[in-house]
Amino acid sequence: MDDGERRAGRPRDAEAGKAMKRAALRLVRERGYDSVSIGQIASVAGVARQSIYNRWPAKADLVLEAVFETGAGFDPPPVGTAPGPVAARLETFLLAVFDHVARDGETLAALIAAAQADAAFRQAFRDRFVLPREALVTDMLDEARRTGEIAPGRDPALISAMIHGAFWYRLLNGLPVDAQLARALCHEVFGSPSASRAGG
Amino acid sequence: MDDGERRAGRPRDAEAGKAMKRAALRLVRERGYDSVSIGQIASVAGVARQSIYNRWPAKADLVLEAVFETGAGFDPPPVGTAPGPVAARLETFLLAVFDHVARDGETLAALIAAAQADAAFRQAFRDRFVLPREALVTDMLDEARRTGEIAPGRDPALISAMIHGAFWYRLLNGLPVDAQLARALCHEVFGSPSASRAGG
Amino acid sequence: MDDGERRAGRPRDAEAGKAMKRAALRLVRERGYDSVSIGQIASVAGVARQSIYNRWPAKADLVLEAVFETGAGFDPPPVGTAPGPVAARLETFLLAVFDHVARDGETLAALIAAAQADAAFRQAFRDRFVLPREALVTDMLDEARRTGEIAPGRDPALISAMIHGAFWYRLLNGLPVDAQLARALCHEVFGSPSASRAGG
Amino acid sequence: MDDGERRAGRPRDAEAGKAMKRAALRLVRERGYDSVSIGQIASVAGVARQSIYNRWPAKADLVLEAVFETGAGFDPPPVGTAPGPVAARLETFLLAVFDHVARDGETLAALIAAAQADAAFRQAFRDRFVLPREALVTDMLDEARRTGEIAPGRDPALISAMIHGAFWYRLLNGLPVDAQLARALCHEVFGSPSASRAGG
DNA sequence: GAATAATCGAGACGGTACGTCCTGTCTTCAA
DNA sequence: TTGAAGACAGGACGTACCGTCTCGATTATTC
Repeated sequence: MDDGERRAGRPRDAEAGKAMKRAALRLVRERGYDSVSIGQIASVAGVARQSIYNRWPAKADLVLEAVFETGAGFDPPPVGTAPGPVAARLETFLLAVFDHVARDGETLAALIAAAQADAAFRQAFRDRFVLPREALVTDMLDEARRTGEIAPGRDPALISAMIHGAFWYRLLNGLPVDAQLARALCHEVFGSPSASRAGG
Repeated sequence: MDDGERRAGRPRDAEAGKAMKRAALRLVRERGYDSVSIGQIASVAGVARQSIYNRWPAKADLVLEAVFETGAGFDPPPVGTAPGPVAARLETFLLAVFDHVARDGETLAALIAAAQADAAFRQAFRDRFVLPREALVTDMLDEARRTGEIAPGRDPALISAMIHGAFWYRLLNGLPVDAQLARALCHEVFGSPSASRAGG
Repeated sequence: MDDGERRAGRPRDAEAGKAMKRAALRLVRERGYDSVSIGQIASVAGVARQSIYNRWPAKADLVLEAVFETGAGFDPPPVGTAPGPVAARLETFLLAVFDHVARDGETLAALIAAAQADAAFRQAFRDRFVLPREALVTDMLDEARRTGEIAPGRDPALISAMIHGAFWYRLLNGLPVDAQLARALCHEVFGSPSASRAGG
Repeated sequence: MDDGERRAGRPRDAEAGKAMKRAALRLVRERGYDSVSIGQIASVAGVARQSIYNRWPAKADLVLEAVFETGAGFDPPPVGTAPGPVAARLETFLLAVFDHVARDGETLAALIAAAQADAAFRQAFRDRFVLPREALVTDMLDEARRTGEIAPGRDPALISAMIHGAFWYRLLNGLPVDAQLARALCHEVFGSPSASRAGG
């Protein structure tokens, strides 16, 4: 939000900012996104309601930031271009992501829902959550295509959408998103003996 | 909703029921799901607010019914077990589904969002919309596995989730869901056109 | 407000209406007009805030009604055309009015103040409070002119404005409005030996 | 306000002080007293909000000063002890006062209203506006009593209250305060024109 | 010259009230 | 019993002010 640039006027109280995020995350986890109001968050954070409006345009933006900063570890894991087969690295990545979902899955679903009603937030959510993860997977698949792990005719962007799509689909339908799913997705994409796709 | 059983008292006005659905669909399309309130729908339908509560437990249920009855063609297309290669039939099915999305995509996204905040509606939505479509695709893929169009080691349920997932993922992210996507999905699942033709 | 005419829909809860007026009057007397909010009145009356907005457009209108209905006796006393000299009857009337002011004078001043910021309320206040009293005094002075108690060349409407004006002027300046003032006003208007104006 | 004593620190910007008063007067005339906030005045004056609080304890005090300094001519006209009959001088005075009201009548009414909600301001308003005018009229009437223009038994202070009262009463009720009223008041106080001429 | 001190623009802060909106329930009359 | 109408309790919304405060920067007096 405020990245170092010194602006005129009284600076924002960093402590209060943390308190708001902490309160938001706690309440959302305890009661569920929709049952929490901005007033409640303000009250729990010991802060004026207006102070929240000063920083975030909507509840969704606050919660998004809270989940990503305070709910440590939700940011995309630094898989990068580690050595080893892409299949294994993808599985590691998916396992890490799905692990967080065990804790904040419902909140995540609520944020996806909130994005449907608020174009500004949808953009923020895409930039912050969707695109980084999608790019990560697409990059891995690109590499896999170069190394021959997947056939050259396949479309990394589409496969990435299918992987994340399966994740969203199960999340939004209240179905488990777990290690089993992560392995199954990798198996489907890369094939198990990898020969099953030789004909493709 | 009204299950034939004759109860005492004044019978429900069938005309009013239709008016509510019509009003709901029109308003949701014009202003977006979240900007429409039950009171507005009642007002446009020329009906008392209570009359809506008499029939549906929540706005989402009314809109779901409105979209499926009044918004003609949203029900799963009767692809069934027509002859020919599964790949082609899946593509036909996806093309049909994606075509509706051109009109009511945002409403559909809003319904998915609404399902996140209301467990009862989530169930209704699953029964009415999600499961029928998923079963349809899963059945096709099962058949394809039997006929050898896809390898026996692959998981029809998972592939179905990936297909629908990609659809949801793009829909909820505001990306186009079109014929191009339908074809690409089929190609990804069944392999290159030449290969799928070879198997057909 | 609702004078007998049966309107559609659930009728207003008469008990709640009384509770609102009682609460309003009590709070205004205890804390002063400006320190009382609509929310506080609603809370004390055990009523939803919206229920107050359902009946009165603004705090001033509620308080006006509360002062006049619940604060018994503020309505113009039925002096009418009682027998006896007008001078005595005017004094009786002023004594009665000024007596109420001892209790609700500050509230009255606050209502006059509120009328300056709200044209709609100004009109209501005029119709309900100002004009009846002014007419009453003007009528008395008219009668006095006919009976020769005051000179025929004098202007009843102007004298009425001067009498009420002196009352308002002292009220709004925080000066006592008491029996002494009532007598002095009568003496000034009618003269004590009545001869002091013979030369006029 | 700034009493000559030189204090340490940066001195107040005189230009800013004027700008605040100018802005206050303009906004109050344009939008009405109650619709103008301190923030708006500060913004229009191109000044920090705090700078207003540095100089005046409340909006009313600022506006009072603005009306009296910038709104030229509102100060009591220097009638003094000019020669001639008091009746004529009183009329001249009232004509002058009522003339200003044509321009700032609503602002004046708003200030009277504001005084009802703020005891400190009520005092300031009395000292600055009410008492000087009242003393002026009372002095004139005292003189008239000495010269025999009015009967010795009449009460100058009460008559003064009635005159100003009639003025306030009409002002606060939205009725015209004009030359016609000035003449009528003098006529009522001093008797018929012929009589006052006879005494002159 | 350095220290001190008040001002200035700017804007965050705790707090309070506002008027609007919506939900789900209820209570009336009429069909 | 339904339907139209609308009141009711409850709660959230986003906005507007208030008066206070805290910044950095500026401009004076005092040491």
